[in-house]
Amino acid sequence: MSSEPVPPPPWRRSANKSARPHLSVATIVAAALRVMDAEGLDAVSMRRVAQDLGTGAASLYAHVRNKQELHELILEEVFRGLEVPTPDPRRWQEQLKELIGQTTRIMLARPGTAQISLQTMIPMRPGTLAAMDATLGILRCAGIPDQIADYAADALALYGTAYAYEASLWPSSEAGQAEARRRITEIEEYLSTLPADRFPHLLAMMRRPFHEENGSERFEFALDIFIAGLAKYADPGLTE
Amino acid sequence: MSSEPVPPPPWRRSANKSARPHLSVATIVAAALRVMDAEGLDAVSMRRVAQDLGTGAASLYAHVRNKQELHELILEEVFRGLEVPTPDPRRWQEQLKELIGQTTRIMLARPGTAQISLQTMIPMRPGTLAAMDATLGILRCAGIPDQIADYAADALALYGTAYAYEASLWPSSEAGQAEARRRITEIEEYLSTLPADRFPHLLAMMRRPFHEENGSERFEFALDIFIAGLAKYADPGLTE
DNA sequence: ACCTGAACACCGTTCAAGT
DNA sequence: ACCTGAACACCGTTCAAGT
Repeated sequence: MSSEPVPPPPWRRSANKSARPHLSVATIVAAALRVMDAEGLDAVSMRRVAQDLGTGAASLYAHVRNKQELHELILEEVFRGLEVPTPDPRRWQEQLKELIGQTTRIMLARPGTAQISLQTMIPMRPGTLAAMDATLGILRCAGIPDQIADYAADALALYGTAYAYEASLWPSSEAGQAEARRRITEIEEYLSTLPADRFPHLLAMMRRPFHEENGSERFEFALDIFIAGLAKYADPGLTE
Repeated sequence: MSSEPVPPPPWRRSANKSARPHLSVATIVAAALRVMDAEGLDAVSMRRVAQDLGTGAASLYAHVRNKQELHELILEEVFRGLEVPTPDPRRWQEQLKELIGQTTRIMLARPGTAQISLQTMIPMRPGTLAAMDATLGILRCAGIPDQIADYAADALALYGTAYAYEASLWPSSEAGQAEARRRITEIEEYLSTLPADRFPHLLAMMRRPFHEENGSERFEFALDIFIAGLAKYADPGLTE
């Protein structure tokens, strides 16, 4: 009457193996993306991802340095879909707008990636480097001096990322959106309570329909303004 | 031979009371700011702040709804120091630059506040509302139409905040900075390993001294470009 | 080389109980 | 009304032990 646990028969063992493939960076990133898409970036913890793979958190550390690296690998995976144009100096403004717009759309489509991008001080992987290289390419091709191109590419990437991050904070659930609208009403009531000269301009703005514009109007406007300001550094000989 | 614990004598009790004043929103926020300045925003947890006040985390919930609200109260406290100008239409560009610069400097001086600001989707407290109202004031005073002023104020605040956030990621410890430099060298080596046509523009940029500019040059440049692009919406009759 | 369970030192928030 | 300890359901990361 031994009380030792019965070991599983060998065919069970191999069945398990084929049902859940070996851990690898690829399977881990895939699981992390699944978790992020379903439950948001906050849920992409080492423990939660490991759970999705039927193992413990410690097992992931053989393939990934830490959580920050796992998040960066998600960003890289998402940016693989980026399509970069061949620079045409006469169309630099449209190309720039389209490229920054595309990176922003990619991040908006996967809420969570904008936050990773913002947290990743130094981009170190091909996907994100490709986006930066392409932006620089368009600017330099238009004859914009390197120093200016460098600063402009940095500012454009930062603004696009911050815009996507802010947009991705907007709750996706019906309940969350109702709560957000409630908070906006709350502050409108608060503003109209105050003496009229406390925040006169916010008050004046409130009389226009609040937050009613088309989703990307804000973003496009800011981009247009910045590109207009940038245009004076382009070389008219190249851009006609 | 009783084993009951001896109660503290009454004068000890009152000595304790004066040494650690009653909890209040003000004392909690002050403690939170102390923790943030000393150990960064990540350390500003309910438990850590409560510990600093000699109590348990649960006690804070009588004064503060949750951690997010505590963070917002830190932001509010920090923005109390903001000085807003009286708009002068002929100096709107300088005033705008100075105001956005000031908000950004405030956030840079207290690493952690930029992250809170970015996470606080809807600003709901006097300090942050004052900054937005002042920005709108300068723009409207220059004759910029309300819709444009709204978008521009939004973009300027977002860029300033994102810039401060990115800057605040830069490690403050000597060891952290060395590590960051090591990572930059790593990616430079990686780039020069690749075929020259993979990231040609990043490679070209690398030959210029990397990250060597004055701290706020990038920021000022982006602001100037945006304001230049904005200028065409100002009313020349007002701004001369 | 790869994987594991257990442990360590943390989280935010709730709740019944006390004053 | 305010405060408390304990509990619940989580974290990231390390490490000795297994295969």
